[in-house]
Amino acid sequence: MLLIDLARTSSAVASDSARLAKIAHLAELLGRVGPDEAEIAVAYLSGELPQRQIGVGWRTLQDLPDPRQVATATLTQIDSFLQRIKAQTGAGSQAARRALLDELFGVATRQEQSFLQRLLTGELRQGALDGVMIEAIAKASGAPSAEVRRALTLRGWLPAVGAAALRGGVEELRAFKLEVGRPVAPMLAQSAPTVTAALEKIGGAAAVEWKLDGVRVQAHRSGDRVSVFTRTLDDITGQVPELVEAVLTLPSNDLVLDGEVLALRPDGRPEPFQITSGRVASRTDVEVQRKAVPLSVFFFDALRADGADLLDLPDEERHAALAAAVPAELLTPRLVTADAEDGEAFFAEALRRGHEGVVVKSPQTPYAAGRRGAGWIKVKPRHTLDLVVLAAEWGSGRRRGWLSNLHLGALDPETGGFVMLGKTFKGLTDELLTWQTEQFLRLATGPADDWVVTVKPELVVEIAFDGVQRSSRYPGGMALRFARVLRYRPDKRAEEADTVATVRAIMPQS
DNA sequence: TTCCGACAGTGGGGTCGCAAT
DNA sequence: ATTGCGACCCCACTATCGGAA
Repeated sequence: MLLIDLARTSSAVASDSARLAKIAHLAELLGRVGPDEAEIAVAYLSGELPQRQIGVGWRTLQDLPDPRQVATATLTQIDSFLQRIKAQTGAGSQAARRALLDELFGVATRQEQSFLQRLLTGELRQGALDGVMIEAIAKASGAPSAEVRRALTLRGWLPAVGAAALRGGVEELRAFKLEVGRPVAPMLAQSAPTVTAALEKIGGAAAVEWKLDGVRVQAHRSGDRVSVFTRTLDDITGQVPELVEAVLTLPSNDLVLDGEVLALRPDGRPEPFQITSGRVASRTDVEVQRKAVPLSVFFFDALRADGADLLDLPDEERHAALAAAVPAELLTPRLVTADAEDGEAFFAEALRRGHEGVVVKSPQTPYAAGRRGAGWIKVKPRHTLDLVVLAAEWGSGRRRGWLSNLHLGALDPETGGFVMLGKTFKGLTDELLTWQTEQFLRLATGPADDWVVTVKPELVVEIAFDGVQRSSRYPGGMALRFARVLRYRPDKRAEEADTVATVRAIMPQS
């Protein structure tokens, strides 16, 4: 199959806003692709590469060679290029990669170049990723979408599932099993403002568990072999020896466990996320690192224990199996209750001990891998500050033409100036985007066509955020974590905004 | 007819490893 | 030694579609 066929389908998908129309376009193409190229087609049209990543980003794709006039490139040919690019590592590799990239884009027409560029930068933006592709695979293969979804749960990689469905239909999909050593897409949580609200949503008794601020891990054990995977299914076994050792001490030798790894201080309180994150990401001198920043692991779910797959069992049964397989000191603290007051007290205790919040879980829900199901609901506390808009950046995609991303500052009473604490684009409705764009252009102190439009620091905006973290990027040495807009404060003047000292008081000391 | 679940898009800060400078 | 880039850790929120109620 030719790349231009995919590029055209992608354009058609992008131009129809109806999901059923997108699905029809994708299914039509999947019906035409041969078995050798099915995996590539599914990958490209859901915005992924068979190679996962190849070390090429937006910066590398700034300057492209002239496009070709006639489209001749096949999927197999493109795939071969990407394999060779990924294989280029070591000194001098950048020049070699550049040459291969030029060659690759040199065989592409203008439309194909655009498609490849967006594919390689992970910004396909056609309004269809895994969710829509699952339906398209179902439609093209004749298999029920629930079967496609289930196979994806167990295999964790949609291109492989799509190729199997197109090849062998529902029978081949049913052949996918949970395999120890191969990761499963982890279940995700929705959120609620309070434990009481979360309990109401679930209705009746629920499990309330501490939410630890670390890195999500899925640990597999088969015999004496342990593998550890992250949320995006990357293998980090070598980076977390403490976790490997902990799993090897367990009596069962056939396990798949879901949990969180984090660095604790000697007093048992958690280190800031940055410390845990840095430790987990380190691949060099791990034995030295573990002495300085030891990791602890806490499990909260079991997908397999003692030779039995548990994915389809309700939460309470999976947890019973977990508790039987893992000693109490490796379990995430958990309280089963229907009482909102008890739940809120448990939440408060988690916070008192320095943790992030809680996750409220329905006892009846099976493990909905890869989905943000209503079975898990996270609850975290929320800080707010009134900050001043210092500048705004022009948006992209559906936000093109709007000033979107706000630069936020706190008041420095000593100088009367403002100290930038970060940016946010979250929480804005289309109406608010329209309004603020007008305001910023009115207040602009520099050219309005610059990427960043600086404005007179007059508008006060109420910002919600999860916490304050250390920053080497911003002048105050602090940055907001997960900042989002709640509302503008036309009733407040910039001189009445919150101060740097207020922000500093929120940051954990040490 | 209205409601609501699921999805995609739009970006945020921080850290590490690697190649180039 | 420093810098820039890519990848990935954590992520919140709104708009939209289409099936459920």
